[in-house]
Amino acid sequence: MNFKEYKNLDYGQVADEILKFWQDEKIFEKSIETREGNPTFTFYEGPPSANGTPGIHHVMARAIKDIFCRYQTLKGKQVKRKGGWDTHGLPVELQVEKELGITKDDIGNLKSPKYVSVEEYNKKCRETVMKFTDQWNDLTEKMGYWVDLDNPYITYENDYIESVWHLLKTLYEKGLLYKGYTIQPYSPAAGTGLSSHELNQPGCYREVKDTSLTAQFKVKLTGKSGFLFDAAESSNVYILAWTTTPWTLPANSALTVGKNIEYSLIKSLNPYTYEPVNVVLAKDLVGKYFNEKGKDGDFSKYNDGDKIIPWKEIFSFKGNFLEGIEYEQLMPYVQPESPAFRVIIGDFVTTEDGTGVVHTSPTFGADDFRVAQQNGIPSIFVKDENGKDVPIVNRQGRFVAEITDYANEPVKEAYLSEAEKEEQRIKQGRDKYLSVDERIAIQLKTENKAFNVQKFDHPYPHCWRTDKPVLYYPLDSWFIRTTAVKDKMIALNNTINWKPESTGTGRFGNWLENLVDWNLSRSRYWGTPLPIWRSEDSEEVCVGSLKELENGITHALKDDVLSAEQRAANEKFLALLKEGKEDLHRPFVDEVYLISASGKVMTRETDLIDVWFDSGAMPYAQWHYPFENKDIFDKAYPADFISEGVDQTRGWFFTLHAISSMISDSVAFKNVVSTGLVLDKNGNKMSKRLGNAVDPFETLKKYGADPTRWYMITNAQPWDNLKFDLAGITEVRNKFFGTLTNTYNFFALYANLDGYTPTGKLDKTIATELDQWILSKLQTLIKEVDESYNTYEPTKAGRAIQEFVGDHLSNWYVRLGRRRFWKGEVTADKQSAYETLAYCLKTIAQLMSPIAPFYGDWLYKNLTDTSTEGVQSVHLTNFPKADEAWINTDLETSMDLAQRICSLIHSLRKTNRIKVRQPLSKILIPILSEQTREQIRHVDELIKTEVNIKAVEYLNDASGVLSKKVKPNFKALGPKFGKEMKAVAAVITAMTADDLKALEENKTIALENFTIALEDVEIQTEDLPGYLTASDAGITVALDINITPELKQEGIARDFVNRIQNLRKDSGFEVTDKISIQLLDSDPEVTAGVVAFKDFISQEVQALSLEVVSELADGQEVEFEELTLTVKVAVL
RNA sequence: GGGCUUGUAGCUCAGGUGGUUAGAGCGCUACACUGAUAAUGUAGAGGUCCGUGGUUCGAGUCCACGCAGGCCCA
Repeated sequence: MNFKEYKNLDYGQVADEILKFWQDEKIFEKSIETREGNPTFTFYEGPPSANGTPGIHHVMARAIKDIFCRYQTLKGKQVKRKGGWDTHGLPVELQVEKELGITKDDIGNLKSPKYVSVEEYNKKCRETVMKFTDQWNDLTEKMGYWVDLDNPYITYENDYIESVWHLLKTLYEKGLLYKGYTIQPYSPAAGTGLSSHELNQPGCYREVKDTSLTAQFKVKLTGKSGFLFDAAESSNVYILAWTTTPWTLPANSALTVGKNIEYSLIKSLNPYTYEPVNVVLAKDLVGKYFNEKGKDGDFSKYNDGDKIIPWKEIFSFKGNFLEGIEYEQLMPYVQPESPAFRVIIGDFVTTEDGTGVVHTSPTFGADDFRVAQQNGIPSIFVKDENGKDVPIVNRQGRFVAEITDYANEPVKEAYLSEAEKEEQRIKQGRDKYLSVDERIAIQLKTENKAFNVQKFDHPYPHCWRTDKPVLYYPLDSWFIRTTAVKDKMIALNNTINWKPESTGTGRFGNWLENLVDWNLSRSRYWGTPLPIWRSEDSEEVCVGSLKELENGITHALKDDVLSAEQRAANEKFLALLKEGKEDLHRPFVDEVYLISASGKVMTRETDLIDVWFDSGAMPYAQWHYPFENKDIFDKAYPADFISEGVDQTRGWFFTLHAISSMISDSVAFKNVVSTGLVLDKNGNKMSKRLGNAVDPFETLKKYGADPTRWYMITNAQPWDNLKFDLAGITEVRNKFFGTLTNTYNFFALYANLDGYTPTGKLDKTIATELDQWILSKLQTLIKEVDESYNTYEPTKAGRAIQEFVGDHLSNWYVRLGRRRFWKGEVTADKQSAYETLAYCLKTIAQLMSPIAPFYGDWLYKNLTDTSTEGVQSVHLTNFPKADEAWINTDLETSMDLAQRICSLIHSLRKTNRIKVRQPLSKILIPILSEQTREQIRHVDELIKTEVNIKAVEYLNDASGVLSKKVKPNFKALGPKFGKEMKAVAAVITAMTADDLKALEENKTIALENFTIALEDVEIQTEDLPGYLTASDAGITVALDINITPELKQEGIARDFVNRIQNLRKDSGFEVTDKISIQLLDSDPEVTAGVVAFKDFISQEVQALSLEVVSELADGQEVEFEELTLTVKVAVL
């Protein structure tokens, strides 16, 4: 076959051509079809949201996914990859709000001047979310990412939602879905919860002056707290905790400390009651509560009311010693249902303010709630009229009746009007209205329960609608009881292979250890509706399929409890349902009314579910499981492999894992690669705003997908952040792809000249040492690359291929073997060279194809006559299998020695300014072992050619000229001598030649009480007297630089060849052209050299005649050392 | 504030289980080479292996405490 030759290859164009070939020939489809019946390898695509344009980091993320899917395909697996789109959620909604110029308040709110119906709004969301799919699809193709874009799963489609509902119902039936509460910002004045988004509006946080209070919590004497009482030598010990919301103190049920914070026990007096107390607070904050002048003061001299209160630090200790200590309830209005009032450990405690101890009331703080849940601390609740648990402050922001002293009073002064305040003042019988906080402070002062009270300025969030302060307050929410399956999730996680491991054990593992229940509720419009219908007295039903919904509606229509409107709405929905035209989103599902067992109307809980549940449900929902495709699902679950950014650890990775653990008692994925970020070249985050974002389309077009992908994969490990620098792609393109293309071109050039088509079969009987060596290296490479891909280490694979191509194949095998290709007829030797090089190139094409899919295929196709071999594309081949029979480690060692020896000789020539074209007579190599001598002997022909030396001679001990040096081998000496190392090293360094000889003969020697064995030392040769020598890591080379007249002449001849070759090239002759040469006789030495080596020269430059003439009219002038020669070269 | 992670030459990165002289590529300087040439070879300059303390005969590597960057969470 004819091999195409290329000049100035454009890798962008290569990608375009191959992409067209893939599309025309349906190669992706074939890569799956041809694996039919084979074991499957399952990959799950984490769905991107198409409401934004793709960035360069998506190229990175998707290259990772692509690599392992392609690799597994090569390994014979059937790898189906279904694409997907994440379509619901807040980012979409916010974008639509922005486009429509509205806020959440305007949606479905008829009173608003900017009213937009939920129906219109959701319609807009549906359009917006798929706005950039074309761009995404385009990028996917151009970067060479193989994923099925024709049948993606889309989370807003009914089939998908139905599967999600099925999963929710399954959880519901397992008792894992429940209605609870979560602590959220709540505005009693407006009667509504606020999102964090709303709280971040400018002006929401305002400076206010609140009453802050440091309370004394009285420690109970138990085994755990005994050490405090012992140290204090007292029967009273208090823990100090600070709060800016004293009204929450009746709801206190725990104290939280930091496990690594240092706490002090201080003996002093209460500043209000002057009673002796022993208090615990963070050591760093002691100075804020105790005057330095009172330190170690005399308690006996203290009189009540003196300003300087004496105090004394008894001792200090870490916070974890406080864990589990019990204390007395501070304000015992309401009792908890289970044991409370314990010290617990929390990660949010600081020593910036307060005492380093956080007063914890689970009903009024998000941190408090979480840490209490994790530690099994109950909340302080009272029962409402329906027997339901409610907090001690009602929805109007007022205390419930059980808080007798403050019943029905608002916890914030701001909730009262001036008139109401006046009324209260009169009731209180004071000059001035005192807030609840102030009166609690007074009460605690008198009860010896307050250690410090003062006004405190701090920013506090306010409701943007009412301007009144918000409370952190428990609000209804639906939860998944992930805490119930925590142990299972941890156990399953331990079976997952995480890359890198630390993400699994650390980031993800810690997250699981501190798991709280999954809050599923979202009060929005565009998302999967929660399929739960409820009646006023809490009867409820969870709908798990469209069929159930249909039955429910049908059943409800038979009842006469429904109003006429409800009936009409139901009928409308039912009709659409039967036609398959229903929309399961709001507002339509909200218009469905069901009937409870006791005959009450049930309406849908208005919540939507967390979008993360959507994406975590994809293993099931992408196949509309269990309503369809059960067989496909069974084969494609769980995933063998997934990959996303490390930021998905608590996102998609978690939701996949949680849902799978609960539904199927299984992991959702067996291997996961969490990738790092793509930063700009200075290590800054890329952002469109800063203008440092790299356009993926431009990059792919300019540099090609393959160099871009190769650069990204080989420059840094996938899980490390990548500093993306376009200069790096250029380097990869020039160095790796350029070298590889040149190597291919070199092969193509000569194979075409000889009309040689490789058979693809290797023949050991004709393979030279050089062939055997590169083939041995290649087998090792196959093993290494296979292993790397198999263990999700693409960077290792790419770097290994790169090293092979650059250092071994191109720079050694081809460079040393060049002559074999361009010399003479096709002999066995030449044949072996062709077969070897073609085999290497084709194997490289396969090995690299997962990372560089276009180029790999391009190279493969260039080398393969697909009309005869039957396999169209590298992606349809089988991954090469290393042939152990070709691995020859001895030979690899030999070649390594050869490379090092050549390097040393080059270095010697360099320092003595003897060019490589000047032949030299010999080198001497001192040899310490017979094995090394044999290893070098194997390759000494190569060495001679490479460095232009006539002979390699070996020196051994017997020669008598060899002097040796001995060095301690610390690694061997260490375990033997330990502390005496320094003395032993000194003894070894001081060994005489006789000592060394004795050691070599007896394998051991006793010197100054030390017995030194042969393996305890490293023996090296010293420089040879009388020669130029160089050495490196145990190898010494001596070069004979004596240039005889014959050598000089040969040098001239070689120089002459070089000049003629240049002339041929400059004159544009073809490689095959035969020429005639005339040289003007101008320098006797040159003439003599040329004449002496006439045959050699003629052969080298393909000259049919070479004559020295005394006159040359139209010759060219050529620089030759210090001379100028005149020659004439003509094509015959 | 917490969890995880990174820190080695001007830049990008390698450096199993501790072993005394820390490497590669790019870039820079110089000299070669030139029928693979967007290459290649040789030599040179360039390092407080983030800091401090510890363990050890010996620490880039192990431990502790910090510093700086990153991600996630609060």
